[in-house]
Amino acid sequence: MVVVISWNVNGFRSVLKKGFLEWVKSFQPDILCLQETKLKPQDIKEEGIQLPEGYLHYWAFAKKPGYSGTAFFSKKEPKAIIPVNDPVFADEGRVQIADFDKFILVNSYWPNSQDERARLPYKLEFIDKLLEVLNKFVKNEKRNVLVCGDFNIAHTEIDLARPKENENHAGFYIEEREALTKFFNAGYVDTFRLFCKEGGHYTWWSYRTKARERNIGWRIDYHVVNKAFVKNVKRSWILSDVY
DNA sequence: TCGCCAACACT
DNA sequence: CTGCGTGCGC
DNA sequence: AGTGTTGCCCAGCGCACGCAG
Repeated sequence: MVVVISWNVNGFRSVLKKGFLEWVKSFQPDILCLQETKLKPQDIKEEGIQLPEGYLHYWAFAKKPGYSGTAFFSKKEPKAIIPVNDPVFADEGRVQIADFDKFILVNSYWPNSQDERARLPYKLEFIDKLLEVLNKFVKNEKRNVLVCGDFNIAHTEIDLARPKENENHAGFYIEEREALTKFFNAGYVDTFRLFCKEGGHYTWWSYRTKARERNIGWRIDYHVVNKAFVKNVKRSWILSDVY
């Protein structure tokens, strides 16, 4: 059994101050995928950043300092790290791909569409290209894939507490929701929904008005596998006591 | 983003 | 070197 | 009169950077 965790940390330095290492030590995931690390390459090199014991670590950085970025920690060494060169993925350190033999891991931080749909075209291009990459693995090479991360999209009305009020807000624009539908229809399965059909389960809450306490949130983080791999998924859940 | 409110449409 | 104000992104 | 929709506006955090001391 392999436990894969996905976590948008909103600043790796920040979570280090909030007990991140202690949490990893007690929870012991096999693979831990992070998004929004907000680190620069020299932060790692210069040994100023503490890392969890017993894990190998892999990083992707945005060109812009203090912005975006992904990382994953793994107890076992992947068979290969697959290079991610397309600027759509690489310029902002949004995608990492690793071959774990039993499956291909894709750690991803999908773009925010922003107000007025400013980055929606970029996001739609990102999704299209990600789908191409996945199809290459799944259809051409007959591999299994696990795509996890912060998709910055609530898919349907039950995936956020205030669907009507947010129809014209980033994360719930109809275009991005439809893009995610297309993604799922292409043969990729939202594993959380295999186990839970009810609304009210969220992965992100606004800082405003103590939204988390009242569970006024959005489900924008996902673990997705190709259809053939579904039979290997034992569980998919949200760690609602992690902050 | 959320919550509140004002303006408005519909019945 | 440290702390603070400002700006940006979410 | 009651219901629902739309528009408006609003918090707080993390990090970079420039500057003061």
